[in-house]
Amino acid sequence: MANYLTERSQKILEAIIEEYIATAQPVGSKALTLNLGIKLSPASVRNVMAELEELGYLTSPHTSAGRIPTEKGYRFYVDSLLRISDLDVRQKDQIELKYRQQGLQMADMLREASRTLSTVCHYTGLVMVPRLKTTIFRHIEFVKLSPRQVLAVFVTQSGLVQNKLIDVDEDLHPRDLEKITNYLNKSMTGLSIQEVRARIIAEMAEEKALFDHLLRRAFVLSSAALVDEATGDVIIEGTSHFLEQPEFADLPHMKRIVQTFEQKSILVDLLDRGLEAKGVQVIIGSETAYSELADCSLITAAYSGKRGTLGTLGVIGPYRMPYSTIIPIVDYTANLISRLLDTDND
Amino acid sequence: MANYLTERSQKILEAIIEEYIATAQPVGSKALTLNLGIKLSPASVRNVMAELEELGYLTSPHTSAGRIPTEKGYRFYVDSLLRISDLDVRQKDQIELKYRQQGLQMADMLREASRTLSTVCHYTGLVMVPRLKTTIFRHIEFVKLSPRQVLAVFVTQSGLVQNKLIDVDEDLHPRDLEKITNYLNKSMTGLSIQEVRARIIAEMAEEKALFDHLLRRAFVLSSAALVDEATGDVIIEGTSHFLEQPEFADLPHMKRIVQTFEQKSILVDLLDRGLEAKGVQVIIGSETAYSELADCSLITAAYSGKRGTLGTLGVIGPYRMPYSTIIPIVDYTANLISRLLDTDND
DNA sequence: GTTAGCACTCCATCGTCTTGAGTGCCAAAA
DNA sequence: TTTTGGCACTCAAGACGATGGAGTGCTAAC
Repeated sequence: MANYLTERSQKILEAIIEEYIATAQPVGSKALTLNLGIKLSPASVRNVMAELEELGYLTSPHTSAGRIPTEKGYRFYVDSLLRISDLDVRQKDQIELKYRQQGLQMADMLREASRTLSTVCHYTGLVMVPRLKTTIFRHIEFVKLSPRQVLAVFVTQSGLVQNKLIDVDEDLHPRDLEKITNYLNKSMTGLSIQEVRARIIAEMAEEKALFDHLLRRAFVLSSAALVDEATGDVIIEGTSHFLEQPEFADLPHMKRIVQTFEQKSILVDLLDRGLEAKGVQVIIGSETAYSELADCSLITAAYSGKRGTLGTLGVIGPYRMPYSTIIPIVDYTANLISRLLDTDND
Repeated sequence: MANYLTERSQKILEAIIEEYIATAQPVGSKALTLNLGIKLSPASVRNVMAELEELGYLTSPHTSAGRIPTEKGYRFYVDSLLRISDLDVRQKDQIELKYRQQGLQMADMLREASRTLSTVCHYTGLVMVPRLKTTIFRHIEFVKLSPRQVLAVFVTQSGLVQNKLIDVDEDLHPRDLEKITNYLNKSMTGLSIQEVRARIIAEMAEEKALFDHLLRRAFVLSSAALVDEATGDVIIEGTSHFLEQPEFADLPHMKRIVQTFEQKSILVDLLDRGLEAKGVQVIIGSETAYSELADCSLITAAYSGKRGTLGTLGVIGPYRMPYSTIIPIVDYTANLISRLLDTDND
């Protein structure tokens, strides 16, 4: 037996996968020859199916059922068989419409992206919020909340607002805080956070000699404010779509998945993987390396601002998923968000 | 037949409800006399049960099953029978522990509250974020994002950060923005938002005469920044607990509920109802007035800061719920949050 | 290499039967 | 008058078995 697939085998594999994606039912040889474009007898198809099963692309739940794709089958399908169609204009409009409203700031936009992905794809939408370190410094502000607590409010170039509570060990005068604020805003605006951090460290070293107490505190404060939280944040929308999937009908299973979402950390990890990749990434089942998501697939794409990649967004669903329609949607959304972040706020 | 309940009837009703809450199974007359503290024969109990059914406190799924409480039954139970025990020390500790960490700002604290409610109660936790209008002005900042866009960042007394994108029709110079910022911070700090708004309107009227262009813009900007979004925000944690409830085993039903959560608006409405109320509120089933939540109960309590009620928090679950343990937890959490908001940040 | 035919497998479905928990009612007991 | 034991009745749930049908693998013919 050949260990590569003839064109005919590929055609049949493709037909099976697409039929299974559409119906969630095991596909039999007869159905293939009748409704789908296979011009062979059921017997011949059966031979090919047996071969595909041997090679690990298909499996059958029991002897008298049809075949269903394995993970390997999906992977081959996504890598080799899938023809990604362009998004039709209507869908583009549907997506773009959501961002038309005025006065959408970045956080709202990302949430909207997640929601739109979810409703358009009928799966769960995911958007990773940009990490602090990938953003550009625009403005910082220190607000004194109590004698020992200062709230740092930090605005990035793209209008994302992050804030952080800082415990201080001396009672700073509001006037001093103002001075610090002014100094930082004057000298740091437009730099990336990494540059800002580097600069702070450099100037602090220098500062040792000069010993300007106030300036010193400015640096301490701002470096505290700009510490990157290790854990990124994910915006999840449309968890309820999972409840539509027949493969997750049993509650304990379902529950494990929803809990995984609530924890977020696993999703952060998975989305992080798409950060360096170009274009759309597909992670199928066990490729996630998390048993909780063994029968889920993620489709992700990175979005970027003026200065490179900011984060990733995508969709998660069962691994029986209409990849050919979802992939372009995710791709288009990522590009759209990138475009919006680029033209806005300059 | 009496239309009030004898003490014996009440005892039996109570026993049935508590048994049903514990097991989710219809309760029969035999079980009551055997395991629970009813010292009567099954036959007598049956008489009472028939009576309770006639009065609308109980119902039976079919003739040969036991009885289950109706909504009216639960309502009577909550109003008249329930003895709310104090929270035991261990649980208090378990809750309080979560807030021990340093540097928790308000938003984090509210999220933590929702999460803790969820894990301690094994239901879904809800926390309503304070409305802008109930908070006290501490600091405002305008950051120019583009020639026509200004980001207003607004910090409340308790350290909650809200931000809003404002479209402006003239290109403001950063120096002007700074002046505006300074002016507002000097004159408005410590006032409630309502006072701030009143003051702005008053000064704007006066301003017409004086016509200081800059000041005028300050007022326009800040009133735009302080417009209260009509829709409050709710922090929902632990949706997955819903999947544990046997009464929501069928997926379409479950899905409707989860979708209701995702929409949030209904939850906002329900939580709003608890704003003026003192102490813990229980909303059972159809009392929610939303058919989607016809078999859910909410237990809510208001939390407050230095100057009155800020918002509400609570728990939502099936209406078969151990009210006697949940109510004190919600109560305690609301008080705890109030205390933390009060002593912090002064 | 392809196809028709055929025996075989096994799940899903349906009706039947049984079981048992629980009820309502009545008459006897307290 | 209230309580209780007894008894016939009801009905869901589970077990069992038969049936049907979709699908397979294999073999022999085309």
